[in-house]
Amino acid sequence: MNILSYGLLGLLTRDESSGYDLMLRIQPHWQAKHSQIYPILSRMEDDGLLSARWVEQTDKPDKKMYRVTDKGIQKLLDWMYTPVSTPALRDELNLRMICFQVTNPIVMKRWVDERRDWFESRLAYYEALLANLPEEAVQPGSPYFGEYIVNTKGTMTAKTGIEWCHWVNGLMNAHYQEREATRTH
Amino acid sequence: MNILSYGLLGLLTRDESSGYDLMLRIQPHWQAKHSQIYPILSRMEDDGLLSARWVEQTDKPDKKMYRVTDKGIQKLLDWMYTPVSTPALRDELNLRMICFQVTNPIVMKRWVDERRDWFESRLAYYEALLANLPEEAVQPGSPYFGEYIVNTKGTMTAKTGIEWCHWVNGLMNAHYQEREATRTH
DNA sequence: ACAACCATGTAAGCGGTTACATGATTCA
DNA sequence: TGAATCATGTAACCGCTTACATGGTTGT
Repeated sequence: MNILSYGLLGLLTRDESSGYDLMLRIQPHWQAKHSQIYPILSRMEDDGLLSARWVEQTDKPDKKMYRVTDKGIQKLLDWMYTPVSTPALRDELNLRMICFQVTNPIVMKRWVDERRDWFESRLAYYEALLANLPEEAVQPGSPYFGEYIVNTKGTMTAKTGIEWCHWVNGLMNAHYQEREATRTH
Repeated sequence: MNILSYGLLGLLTRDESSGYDLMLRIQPHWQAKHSQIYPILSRMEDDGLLSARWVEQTDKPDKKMYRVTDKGIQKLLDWMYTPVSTPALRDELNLRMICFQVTNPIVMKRWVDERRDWFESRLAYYEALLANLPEEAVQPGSPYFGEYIVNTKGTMTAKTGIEWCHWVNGLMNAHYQEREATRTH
């Protein structure tokens, strides 16, 4: 039972869902592909944590709908009282930055601009998720409160990222304009 | 050649270093264990990207010092012109949050407090790294400029994290104080 | 004595990505 | 006709973690 398994179990405490739908719903909080999710669901079914039924559809392909069992809920509750792990920092941009001196500042400018675009798309993504939440989500008693606070975390992180990109660009511009000025004198 | 390999190559363009030292230097930017780094260095040596020599020490165990070769520098330069990948978001706390409704708000309060402590230790860590950089690091022309901006990114991210934790605690407190007030009436 | 730090390695196993494989429906 | 979305699976491979393994020095 890895972390992703518990996340899927958690989503299934809300609604009966298909593997495909779970993949889409877990994406904003934990990046996972269908090839990882389907085997996990099968194994949890074998272990009696989930029950499943096939639902026939006419307009779309048939799907397998999963539901949590009591045993699954118990497993989830046990997890709640274990320590929460902290995320490992592993961003390629960091490594690019620490060895950018082997090349020129133009490539660095492009990395920062691309990253700013990415942060902006992330910001729009989390804002859209927040907009789609029911109004009651802002109340700590709501079942959507968790989504509300993690999506807000997403927007805050994205905003900080954008801010950082602007800051780096500002430093670069100031430096190279100054150099340009001294050269023309 | 994975991302970590290029990061090690980049660090080695500055100084000749041992595997142990590289492990310590890469940690702030890319979390990696010695068991992953040593085999990578061996393979890069076999591929002619690095050269190595053993240095005898009297007070400490002997160490193997690595240096980048011209072929290694070329490999690093090629990498500089490939697209930068974006980090995958995978934080256990997010998954805990989205299924916290199966349990009580007390456990959630503990997760947030623990995470705030972690962010605070991260902040102190990056501030210490910044303090140890030479003054010239703030100049985009300095070889330490990359370190300066990524460590600053670390402090900004940590500060945002702390802010978020306070915000969540504020929401929780307001809600449960209000509930307490209505109950005593 | 014991812990902490320095220093280097190997092996097993898990988590995640990429690619392979199939197939229906809808829309441009 | 071709691309996009829905839908489910398997197999190979890579990256990273955990554990195993060794051994010297320094400080409490």
